[in-house]
Amino acid sequence: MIMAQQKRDEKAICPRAEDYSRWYTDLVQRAELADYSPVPGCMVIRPNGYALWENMRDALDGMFRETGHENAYFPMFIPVEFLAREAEHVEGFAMECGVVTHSGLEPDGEGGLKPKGQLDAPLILRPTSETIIWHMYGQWIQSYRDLPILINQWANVVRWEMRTRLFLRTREFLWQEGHTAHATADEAVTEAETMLEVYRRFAEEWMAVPVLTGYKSEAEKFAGAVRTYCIEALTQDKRAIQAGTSHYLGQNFARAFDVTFQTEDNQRDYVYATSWGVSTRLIGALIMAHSDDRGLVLPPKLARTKVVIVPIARKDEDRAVVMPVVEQMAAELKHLGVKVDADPRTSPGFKYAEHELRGVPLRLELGRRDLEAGHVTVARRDSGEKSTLPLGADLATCVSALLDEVQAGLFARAVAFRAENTRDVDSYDEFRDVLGEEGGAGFLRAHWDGTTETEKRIQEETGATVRVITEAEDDEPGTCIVTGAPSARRVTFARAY
RNA sequence: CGGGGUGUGGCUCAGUUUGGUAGAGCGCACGGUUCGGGACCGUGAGGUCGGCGGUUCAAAUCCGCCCACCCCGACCA
Repeated sequence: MIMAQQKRDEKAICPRAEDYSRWYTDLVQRAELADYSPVPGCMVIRPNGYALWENMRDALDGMFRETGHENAYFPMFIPVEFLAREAEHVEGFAMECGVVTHSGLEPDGEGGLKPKGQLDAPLILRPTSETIIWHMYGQWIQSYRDLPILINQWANVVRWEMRTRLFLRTREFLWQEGHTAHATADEAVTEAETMLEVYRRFAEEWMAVPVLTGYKSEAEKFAGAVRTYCIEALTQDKRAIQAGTSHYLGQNFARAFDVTFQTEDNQRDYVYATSWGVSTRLIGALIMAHSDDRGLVLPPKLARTKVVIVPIARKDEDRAVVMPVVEQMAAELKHLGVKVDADPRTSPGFKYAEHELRGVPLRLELGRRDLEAGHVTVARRDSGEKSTLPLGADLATCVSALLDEVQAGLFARAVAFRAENTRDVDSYDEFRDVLGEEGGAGFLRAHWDGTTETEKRIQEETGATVRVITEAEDDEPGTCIVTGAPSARRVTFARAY
């Protein structure tokens, strides 16, 4: 008994209640989403994880096109002096840039290799592409008739982080970055807000992850932005996770790269800019929103395999009657993303556990007993519930409806979780009390005087930061919980990833 | 960079205190019995014990130096 228990534990991933961060790492590796690379701080995205990214990318790419954007590609090497042009931008990224200083290798005399020729001017590996893109926009934009420019690129970027975690923070990651140029501030702000709304829709409708939308405080905004909008999600361990950002950059980069245009009334003005991005961090947010102690839980709309069919038939005589029905079902469900796991070398129990670990939303089990009863057994990944569908039914319609139900159910569950973990806090004592223990404490809505000084103090004393500022019609003024100064509205605080 | 720790088959680790033929579990391969919730039995492959040097008849174990990685303190999609 004890031996059996220990053996099972070795196969299971670490339960969330025991160690949430180990659970996450276990899950990512065991579900074969990603693996550590020989270069510290970098990760290998394995086929299961990359399939998820491809599905996200395809959905987002379609939404970008619908909103008038085109894809392009800019180089990953950027002249060092470009970064220095915009004061805040350089301050924000200088410390974490990877820098290329040499080309070529030569023997080092000890059997290894060493860099050979030093470059005349070092190059940085893009931490983001505003600078090189605005350099190019400067050459492309002459008049208002060249505007707007609405470009997106899918790319990798490098930020030399000291503390890394798979998907959430790695030294190289994949993302998309939109960079737009406009003739007026209003148009640019509208663009930034439109893309924020695209991100909100993607997070909620595809990932089934509810997000708060709004903008960042001065301390939290992007280096070089006038205003940073964001979508902010809540993880199961009650921390905030920034899942996407959209920036109104004003004329900061146009000034830095001297990008002016001739206006309709024959004046000259600097061009207005936006940039917006989401990254492979979305995969981390997705995992932390829905998955459980058995492994990954995927929303059907993003799952590569939406349904797996497990035939239960060991003996030849059972296979002879079960497999034709399984093949028939697979054909009916082909357009939905179905996979048949008829591998004779593993047991049904093993298959159940394996597909649950990988997050397949629905599993159909068909054995002799089902056939005799005239039904097929259906197991839902989100709830673990098993039910049956009559064999005569329109399987595709039933399964499709179930998948929609799972998608909606995941979202509803996450919305309820967020509601349970969001509270209004009206005194600093209560605020500190709620954040008294290690780990996440959910979203705290409190009045704040809007100063960076107070925000810094709160962060130092409690570990929480302003995650998002949301303006609404029914905002009620109050007083800052720390200084007592007037506050126009509550803002949302949390400990963050 | 400051403090703490660990390096032993693919993975998790025991063995080091007290030197004496390198081990376990998982995984892997093969064979058989199994298969409605991670099957079992048997057989087998796989390790310069992080590196270099020293002490010793003998070093995973003791000594010295070096290297690597992990954890904790300031920023970040």
